[in-house]
Amino acid sequence: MSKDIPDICELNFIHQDTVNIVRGKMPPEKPICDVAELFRIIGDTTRSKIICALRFSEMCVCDIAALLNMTSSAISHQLHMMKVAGIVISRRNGKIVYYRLADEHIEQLFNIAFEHITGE
Amino acid sequence: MSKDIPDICELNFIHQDTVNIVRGKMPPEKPICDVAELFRIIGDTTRSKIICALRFSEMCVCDIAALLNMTSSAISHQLHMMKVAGIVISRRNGKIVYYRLADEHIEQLFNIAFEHITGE
DNA sequence: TTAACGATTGAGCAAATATTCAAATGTATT
DNA sequence: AATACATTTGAATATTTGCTCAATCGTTAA
Repeated sequence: MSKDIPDICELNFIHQDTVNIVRGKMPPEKPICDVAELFRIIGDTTRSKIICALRFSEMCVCDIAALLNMTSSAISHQLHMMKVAGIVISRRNGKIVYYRLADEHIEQLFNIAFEHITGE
Repeated sequence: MSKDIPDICELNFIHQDTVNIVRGKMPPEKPICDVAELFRIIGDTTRSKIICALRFSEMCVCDIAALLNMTSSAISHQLHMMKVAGIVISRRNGKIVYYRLADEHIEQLFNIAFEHITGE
């Protein structure tokens, strides 16, 4: 019989008690992953620019494309991703689709982030 | 003589005035990219878990590795990235390096993000 | 000095991602 | 019906990225 292969988590425990306490307080896996996904989506230069623009006015796809000097296709891809993630919502008026921020949480996140990078 | 190749930004203007107004209000490129970079870094499952853990206690590399069932190398890589970004800070005590969150902005970001995904 | 060990670092690989390109929708106008 | 046009969609590509592995660094204790 071979010896049991040790779990990776048993190899190097320095503060077993701290690990156990924190493990007990940690949120479940799912909400942490959802939060990470939210940050991942707004954590892109193009999408951050789109969000910054939508803070001032709802805009249609080609206006955002013109503002950022990019193709409508690229913008549409990013807007779709943000819509699925619940970051933006859209309304159609004829041929034109207008996008705006879904709720005030997104603005709050950017306000805090700007504070962070400017050092308060 | 061939005709001028039109700029991409001149192709499809629907609301020229809106674009101009928003362009005038938009923050400069640099801070937007910095904010996007901050979100990009916390927008990863592993790094979000690390941050969630550090909300409850400062921890050393191998304790975080044990908590998340990952290698110390992987955790150290992520901590380095977060340290450069000003998200965590560290102190050394002998062989052990303890990490903690750099400031309260990071916690605020996560609080708001959790609100967002739970719908208030 | 040597050994032990927590932490760091760099190279390399597999997986994820943003944009481009081409084609297809959906709506309004002629 | 047919055209025009804003938008969407899917596939393909180039780039980015997270982890592993191995080697090294920094500190402590024998």
